[in-house]
Amino acid sequence: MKKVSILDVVEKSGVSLVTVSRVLNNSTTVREINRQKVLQAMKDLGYTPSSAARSLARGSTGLIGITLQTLGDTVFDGIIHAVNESLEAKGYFLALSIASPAQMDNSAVNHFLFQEDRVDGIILLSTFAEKEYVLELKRKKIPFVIIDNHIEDTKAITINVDNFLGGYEATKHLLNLGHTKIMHISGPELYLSARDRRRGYEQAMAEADLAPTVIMAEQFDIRCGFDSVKTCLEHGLKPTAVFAGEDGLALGAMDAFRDEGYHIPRDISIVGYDDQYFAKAIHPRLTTIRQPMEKLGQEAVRILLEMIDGSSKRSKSVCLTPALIVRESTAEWKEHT
Amino acid sequence: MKKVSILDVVEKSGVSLVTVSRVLNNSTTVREINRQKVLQAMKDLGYTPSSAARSLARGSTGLIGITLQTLGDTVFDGIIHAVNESLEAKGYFLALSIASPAQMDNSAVNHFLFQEDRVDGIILLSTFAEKEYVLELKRKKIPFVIIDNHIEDTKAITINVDNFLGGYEATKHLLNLGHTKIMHISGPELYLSARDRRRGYEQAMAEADLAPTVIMAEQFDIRCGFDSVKTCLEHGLKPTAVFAGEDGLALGAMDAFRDEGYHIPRDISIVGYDDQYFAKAIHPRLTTIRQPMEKLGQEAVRILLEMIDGSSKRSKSVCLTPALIVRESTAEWKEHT
DNA sequence: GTGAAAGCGCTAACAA
DNA sequence: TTGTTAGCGCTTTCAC
Repeated sequence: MKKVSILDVVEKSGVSLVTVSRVLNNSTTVREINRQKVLQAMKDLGYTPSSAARSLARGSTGLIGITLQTLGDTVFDGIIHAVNESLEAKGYFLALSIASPAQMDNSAVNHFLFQEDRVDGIILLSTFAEKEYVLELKRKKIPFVIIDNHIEDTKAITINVDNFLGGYEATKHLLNLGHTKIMHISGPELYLSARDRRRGYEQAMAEADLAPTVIMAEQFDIRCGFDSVKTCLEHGLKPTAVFAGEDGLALGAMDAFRDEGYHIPRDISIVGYDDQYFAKAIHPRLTTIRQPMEKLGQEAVRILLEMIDGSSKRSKSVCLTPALIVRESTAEWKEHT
Repeated sequence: MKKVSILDVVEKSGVSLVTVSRVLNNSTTVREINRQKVLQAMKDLGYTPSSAARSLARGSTGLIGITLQTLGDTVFDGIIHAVNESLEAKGYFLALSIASPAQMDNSAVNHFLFQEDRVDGIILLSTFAEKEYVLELKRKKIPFVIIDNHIEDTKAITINVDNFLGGYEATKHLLNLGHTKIMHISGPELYLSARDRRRGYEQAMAEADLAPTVIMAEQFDIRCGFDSVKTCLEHGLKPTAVFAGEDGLALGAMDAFRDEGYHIPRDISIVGYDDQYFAKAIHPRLTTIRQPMEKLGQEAVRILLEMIDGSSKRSKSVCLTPALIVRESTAEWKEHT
């Protein structure tokens, strides 16, 4: 009933400890007969190597950590799955770690991934404790990259999507449909992505010689989208199109307009952002900006592993391109009564 | 630039290795002066203990693993946060691991949490590879519990919510409002929870001497909810109320009814399940069944830790009670033209 | 191809 | 209170 160790395998198989270790590590310098003997012994004994011992002996864990706060986001979900698969292909495992809101304060210190040498590298996914994390990770000399950073010029490697371009394209799409009264619902200032998307909107409007109208939502969520539209209508604003900084906001906005008797997209066009899972499930289907989640994850892994094995001395940050997905919530603007 | 180890601390602080170790483990048998000396030396050196060495030496990792497939679910999100907090309070860390759809097949074998002795215990969160996992975990003698199991009588400790009761209560609520033509949209057979919710519905209907009408959705999602209602209406079914087995289904159903000119809740009442984050954000706000996510997480941790430290020989499965949340999507039934 | 020996960094008896 | 002495289970030179 006690834990079976490599020594038991040695005994059972009749070869030396070193040979067993070699089999474990797929070394080619083991005679086939011996390999079989060892494999058989392992099987019989139900042997599994001790990861602690291996990590200790070779100085690395084969684990990559990723930190996140929310689980309820299609984009993060997609990124994480991509990371997981890329990592697997490289022989690494992924350990996620959620930062509770409560941890927000002393987060960096309490984080198990950072605590000790539990992982070989870390991916920071859109964290707000970015500054502390970066400091702590640099101090501990743990290789890391950041996906979706929020600090303007972090001194770290980042993997991002061009949110400025996304905002620009979204607005441009509306402009091309003949809209001129285009309102933007922007997410919290805290998000660099929100700020960039807004800049993109403003740029597109400026280029069209149109005055921007932006409403600041307190959160990236449905309720805020709803409230934003309601207050805007109360104030007499009559946009013919809305570019929402996130799909949740867009969904809330749609709800609100419908509540006021608007038909989408006849009376109002709506563009969201992120292509959340519900975007193509609701009615009308939401036109939105999609982030290349797979690519984001893959790039993060590629760069991080480069940093770990030191193959590339000077890794560079990456900025990817988003894509406009046109669905049914936007239409050409036709004046009507 | 080389890794600083406990030996460096020993040298710098002037005390013995064991004393340093004692400080590390908060042993009370260390003179305050020495403790300070050690602490100072650690700080100066920027020392952090090696988790691999610690795990190896004491035979446990202080890590608990949890497996999941989706990140986009409010209930799972809530459970995981609760688990994380409970664990933290007990000095454990939580490592999440997602099973890619691709892993579905040979999942148990490829799972890093199971692979070696990486964790002290595992929580299986609503997995479909339940059978394989259970087998593998038992073979490896890794303590584990299952939250939201899908196999009728798993030979394992489970923490669940009474889905039968939830379905019953949801239906009862509609019945109490005077509805008699109550349709149920059920989730995939694969889910034990879906089957139980349906049984609850059927029971309630039977008690009211009403014939049940159930539509099977292929997925717990918005699109399926939409399609279910559309086909049901095409077939001439005219329910006055719908109990959807999940909020996504409910949302899709609402969309479809609205699309057909129904007003909610005047013409049709809708009850969902799970109290997803959007349930109280959409319009009208969705009446639904809420699962005690915090309690689920806490209980899972409590039982798992009991199993690990062996304090309780015979842990028992737990079944918790869901709660009906009445909001605006349901109303008393009044005949009208 | 194979094996003996020397760690990896820490904890846990056991004495002192 | 503190230190000595063994390991924990595996990988990795370096000879054979």
